[in-house]
Amino acid sequence: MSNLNEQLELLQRGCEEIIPLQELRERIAAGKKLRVKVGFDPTAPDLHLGHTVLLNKMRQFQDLGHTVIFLIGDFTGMIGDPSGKNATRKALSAEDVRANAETYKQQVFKVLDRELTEVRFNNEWMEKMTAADFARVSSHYTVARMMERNDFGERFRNNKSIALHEFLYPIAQGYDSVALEADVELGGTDQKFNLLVGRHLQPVYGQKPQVIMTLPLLEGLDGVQKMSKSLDNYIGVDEDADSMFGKLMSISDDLMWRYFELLSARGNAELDALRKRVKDGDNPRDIKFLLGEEMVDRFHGEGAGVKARAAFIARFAQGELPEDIETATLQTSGAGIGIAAALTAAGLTASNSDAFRMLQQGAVRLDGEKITDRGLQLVAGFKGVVQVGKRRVARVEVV
RNA sequence: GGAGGGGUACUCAAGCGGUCAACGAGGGCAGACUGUAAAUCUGCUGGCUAAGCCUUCGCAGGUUCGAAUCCUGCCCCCUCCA
Repeated sequence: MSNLNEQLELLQRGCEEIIPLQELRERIAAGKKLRVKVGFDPTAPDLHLGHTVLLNKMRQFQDLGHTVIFLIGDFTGMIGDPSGKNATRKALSAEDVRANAETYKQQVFKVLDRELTEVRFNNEWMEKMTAADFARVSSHYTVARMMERNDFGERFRNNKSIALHEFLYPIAQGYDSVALEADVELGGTDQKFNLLVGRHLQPVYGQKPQVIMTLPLLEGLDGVQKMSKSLDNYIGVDEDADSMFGKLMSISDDLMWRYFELLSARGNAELDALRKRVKDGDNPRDIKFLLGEEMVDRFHGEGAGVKARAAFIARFAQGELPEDIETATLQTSGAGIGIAAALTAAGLTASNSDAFRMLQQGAVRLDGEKITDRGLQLVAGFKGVVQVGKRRVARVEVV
């Protein structure tokens, strides 16, 4: 294993804050196998690259021989995350949580080492707590400290409602650290407060306070807002190789470095070398290829990255059609089917009106030929490849 | 409990009796340029059996030749006072 400083350097990379760094150093220096806790909400089992920033950091701990606890917050999930003010969460059934947990495992172990991961549910200890127990835990935290939390304070000042149960969420999360005897807890920067609660509660129970490490929220494809499903600027870990590669290629050159830093397993020295290459005139696109390949390899297996790159070059640099195009078979009863109706039926446009717009804008190609005639009829027996824009393609057959 | 403000298309936000399928901005899509980049420029952005027609401005009624705009009732959100 590498020396202390190298280990720390690796763990520090990409981190927003480590509180306190000195304690992390001491614990690692002591040679202890650390218990690293990370909590996940059971409601969103579809992971995207943004989530993997955290997973990568967990993996680094594992590579250094530490134990990672993948905590599924089935209990806290029922309380509802305070940050989602109006979004009243519906309570998940036990089966839902089970199913979500399975999905998690499938996706998570593409990054984490199964052997070194302890999967836990916080209901395990939370459901045994009585109201009195919980009241006792709560007594160790004050309202004033709760109000220190940004969103609570702000909402209070702005006369927005704060339901009492929302205060329970950080307490419960903090207590998880006690129950698990965590040495370190990782989370996004938005979790800082909750992580600190754990650090505060542990000494009350005679434990050493956990070190907390916060990681930035990864920007989405737009480079501005955080990656999230609802903003549709994400890359899912389950996405097929070609679209994963394609989306990575579409990010801006600036954003590429951010992705390298937070997602790549490449060492700091290697990243510096890549930066230098671009500075010395290499096409940034070629460096971006490396990022795309690495990610596709990670989630689709060794070798998938090279294939995805080849497919990408063939399709976009050389204008070839992708390998597997969906075939849409359209029925016609009479003379044929109008081009607009055909586009819509094939799922290439949202409606006939949309199709007419696309035709008008010169976005439609039939076997590579641009067409603009909105009156065009596809007669029975027609077969051809129809494209709308650069990304939408289908093979159409009229019968 | 009292007083006031507001609900308009994916989002924000104009409109306050006809010229409104509804200004503008953002987002999205498409075209040009490229490295499917980014930035920039241009166009489009309710539906349809498409020079016409139909449905849409919280919900339900009403007034009117004509309503997103006026009236009535209902629902929801917000602010201030108690």
